[in-house]
Amino acid sequence: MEDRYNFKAIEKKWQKIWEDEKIYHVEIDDKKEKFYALVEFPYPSGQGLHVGHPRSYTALDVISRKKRMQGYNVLYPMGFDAFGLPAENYAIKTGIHPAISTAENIKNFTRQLKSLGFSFDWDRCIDTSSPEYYKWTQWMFLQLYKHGLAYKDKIAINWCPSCKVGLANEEVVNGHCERCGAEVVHKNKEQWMIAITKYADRLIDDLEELDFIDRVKTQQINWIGRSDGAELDFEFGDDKLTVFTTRPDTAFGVTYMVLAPEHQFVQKYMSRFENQAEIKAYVEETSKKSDLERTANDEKTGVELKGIKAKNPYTGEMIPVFISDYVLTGYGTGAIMAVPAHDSRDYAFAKLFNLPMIQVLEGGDISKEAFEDDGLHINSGFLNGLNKDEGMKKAIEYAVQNGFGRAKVNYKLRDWVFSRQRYWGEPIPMVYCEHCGWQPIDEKDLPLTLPNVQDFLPNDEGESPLSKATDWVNTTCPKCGGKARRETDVMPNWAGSSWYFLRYTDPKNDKEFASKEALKYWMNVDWYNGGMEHTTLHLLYSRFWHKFLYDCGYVPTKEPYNKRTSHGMILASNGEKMSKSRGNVVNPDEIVENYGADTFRLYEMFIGPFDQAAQWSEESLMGVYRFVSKVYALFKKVYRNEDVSMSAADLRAMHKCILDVTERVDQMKFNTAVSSLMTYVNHLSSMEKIPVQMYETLLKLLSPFTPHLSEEMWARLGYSDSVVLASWPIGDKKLAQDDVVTIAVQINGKMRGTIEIEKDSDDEDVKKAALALENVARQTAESGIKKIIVVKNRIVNIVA
RNA sequence: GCGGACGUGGCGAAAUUGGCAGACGCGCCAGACUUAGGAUCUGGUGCCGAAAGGCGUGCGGGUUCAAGUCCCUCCGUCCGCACCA
Repeated sequence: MEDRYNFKAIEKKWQKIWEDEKIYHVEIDDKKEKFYALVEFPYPSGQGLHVGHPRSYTALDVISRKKRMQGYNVLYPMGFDAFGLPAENYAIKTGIHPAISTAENIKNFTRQLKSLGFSFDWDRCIDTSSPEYYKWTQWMFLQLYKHGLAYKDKIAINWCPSCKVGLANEEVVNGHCERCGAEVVHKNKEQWMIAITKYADRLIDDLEELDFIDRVKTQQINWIGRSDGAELDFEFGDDKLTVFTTRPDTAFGVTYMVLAPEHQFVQKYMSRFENQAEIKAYVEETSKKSDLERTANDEKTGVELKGIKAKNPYTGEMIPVFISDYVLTGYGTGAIMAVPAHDSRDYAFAKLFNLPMIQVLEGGDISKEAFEDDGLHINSGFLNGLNKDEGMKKAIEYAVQNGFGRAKVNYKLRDWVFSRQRYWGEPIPMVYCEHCGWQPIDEKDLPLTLPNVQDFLPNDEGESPLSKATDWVNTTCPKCGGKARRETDVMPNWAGSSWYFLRYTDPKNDKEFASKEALKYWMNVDWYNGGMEHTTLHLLYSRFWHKFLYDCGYVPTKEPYNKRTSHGMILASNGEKMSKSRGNVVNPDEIVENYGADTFRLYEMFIGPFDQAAQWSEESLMGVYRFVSKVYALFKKVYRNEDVSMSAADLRAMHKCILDVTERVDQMKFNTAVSSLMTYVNHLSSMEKIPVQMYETLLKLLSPFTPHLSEEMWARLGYSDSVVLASWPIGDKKLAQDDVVTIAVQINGKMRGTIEIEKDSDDEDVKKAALALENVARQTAESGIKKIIVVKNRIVNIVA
C-alpha cells in the first residue's frame, strides 16, 4: 500500500468508476421509498464555479448519500439555467454567439462539478436554453395564455437603463436593478404580464403546511403583502372617488382626502380646478422624481385640488381633496381617505397644511402624535363604544347597506412583468395580426426556436435585438393566415427555472414535459436548498407556476417543495464578499488540485454553521486536510476482529459518533457532525490496533463527506461493492452511554470539584461522595450546610 | 422608522435547551524526531495569580440552589421591509 495519501490518484480513479458504472443513476422503483433532493441549478457563467456554489451542493450531496445508504431511492439532479444576460453581454463585446459561449461554460461547469464528486444523476442533466427544454417552457406559457393568466398590458414598468431591459418588481432592490445595481427608471411599455396576483391568497395560505424555514415564509408573506380592509366610495363632484382603507372604522375621523399625482381624476377634472397651474407644476415635478427620491424623503408635500370637494359618506361632511406623492399610484386605488388623528402619515400632512383632526378612538395624545392603536370609538355616530374589530365590521356593513362600499383585500404583490427586450431567452410564442390581434402559435409548432442573429445590441427605446431579424419576425397569422409579426421580446430567465424540478423527473420525454408516472413517483421535492436572494423571485414564481399546472391537472401536487432551507454565503478571507472586481475569488479548481476534492468538501461542511455566512480560511482548510490524511494513515493499524477486541470505551466512542453524525446531518449541523467524526478519529488514533469494525464504521459515516477516500479505503478493506451501496450504521443509545459519570460538585453554584460515580446512583450516595471531597469539607466548615440539590448524573449543588 | 436574527478565548466555533462554559478545528507555546522545506508525533493553551483562589458568554439590573440559555433596560452588528393607506 502506498504510504502517502495520494488524493489525486484516488479521486480520479473513483470518479471514473462511478461514471462508468453509472452508480448514481436512478430509475423509478416502486419497491423503494423515493427521496428527491434539490439544489438550485447554476447559471453557467464564464467565471466558472466559485467556492460558494459547492456549499449548497455538498450539503445536499451529504444528505443524498446518507439517504441512499439508509435505503431510499434518491434523485439528486443537476442542470443549467442557461438563458440570461451575461452570455448576451459577452456576445455584444466579443461577437461570440451566446449559444457557443454557453455551451463552453456548461462544459467547464460540468468538469468542475464532476471533479468534486457529487452524486448527481448526470443522465438527467438539463439545459434550459436547449429547444428540447424550452419547447415546454413555451408550451406552459401558452397554457397560461389560454387560461387568461398571460396578458399584454401597457403599464409603467421598471426599466434598467444599464441592462436596457424591463424588470419585474421582484428584480428591483431599493430602486436599483437587482443584477447590475443601476438606478431603475419608469418606462411605459407594452408588456406580457402573468397574473400571479390571482394566486396571492393561496401562495400565503399554503405556506402553512410546508416545512420552510421561517425567514422564507415571512419574507414571502410580507412580499405578497395581504391586507384586509374595505373600498369606500366618496362623492367627488358628480363622480365617485374610491379609496382603499384598512381602517374603515375610523371613517368618522376623515378630514381630507389625498390622490396620487398620477390619479386619473387629476387630468380628468383639470378644467374644473381653480389652481391649475399649481397642480400641473406639482404633477410635473413628481413625474421627474425617481421612486427612490420620492420615498427617500418623508417630508410631506402636496397641493389642494381647489374647486371640487369630496363628501364623507358616513358624515355627509364636505372635505378638501389634495394630491401628494406620499400616496402611491400602484397600491390600492391610488387614493386615500386621510384620518390624521390615527395615521402618522396623514398626521404629518395635516400638521403641514393646518388641517383639522377629529379623534375617533379613545387613547393616546393627538396633540403630540397620531394614535394608531386600538381603542373605543368616540365621535363616530353608530360606532361609538365599539373597539377596532367590531367597528370595522359595523362600518363595512353600513357601507354595503348604503351602497357606497364593500370589504376588500389588497395585495402589495403586482402581476409579473414577463417581457425582456433581449435576445438570449425563450421566444414568446405569440404573433400579432392586424385583424385578429395577439394570437398564440399552434402547440404543434413548438418549439419556436431562436433565430440565429449577428447583432445582439438592444436599443434605448427598448426594442429587442430580435426585432431586427425580419425573416423571423414576419410570419403569418395562425388564425386568418394573413400577415403577422412575431413577438420580439423574450421571457425572463425566471421562466425556465419555474419548472425545471419537474423536468428532472423525466428529462428526455418528447411527448410531454414529464410523464404522469414520473411526476407521481418523484414529486414532491423532499428537500430544496437554495439562496435567500431567491425567496421572492424564483421560489415564489415557481410555487405559483406549479400551482397553475396543478389547477390544469398537469402535476399531482399543489406545492412543489416540501422543505426549504438556505445556506449562508462564503466570504473571502478578509471578510469581504468574493468578487472578480475585488480579486479575492477562490477557485475550487485550485483547492482540488492542492488538497483534493474530499478535503474541499469536508472543509465546506466544517467551515461554520451552514445557514450563516462563513469566512474562507486556508489555515482551517489545512486542518481538515490533516484530518483526512490521518484517516488514510489509520488504515495501517486496522486489524481483523479475531486479532483485536473492542473495549466498552471503544464501543461507546463508535456509537456516540454514529448517533451524532446521523442526527446532525439531518439537522444540517454539518460543522458539528464533522467535529464528532474528528473526536472519533482522535479516539482511533490513540489505539494501538483498530478493530476493522471501528474503521468500517468510520468509512461509512465519512463517505457522504469524503466519498473518494471512503470508497478507496473500503475497497482496500476487501469489499468489491461500493460503499455507496453499504448500509448506514445504526447507533445504540445504551452502548453510547458511559456506566460511570462525572458529576460536578458546586458550593453555592460555584464549581468546587468533581466526583466519579456509577451512573444513576442513588442521590444519597452522590451526596455522600460529594461531601467527602476535601475541598467541600474545608469550604463548608464555617457556614455549615443548608441544603443539597442533586440533579441525576449531572450536578450536586451544596447551599452553604 | 417597523420587523427579525445575532453578540461566547488571539481566531472559526460548541454547549443534550436552566445543570462542569469554551467540544472540535486554527493559531500559539514547549518537547520529540528529523534537523534548512508551511512535514510528522507528544503535551500544554479563557483571563489574573507563585499558589490558594478570584474573574469570565456586548453593558447594567432581575428571577433561580444554579443563567451563555429565562425576564427588563441600554449598546453594537447583520438581514428583511421601507410613505402599502
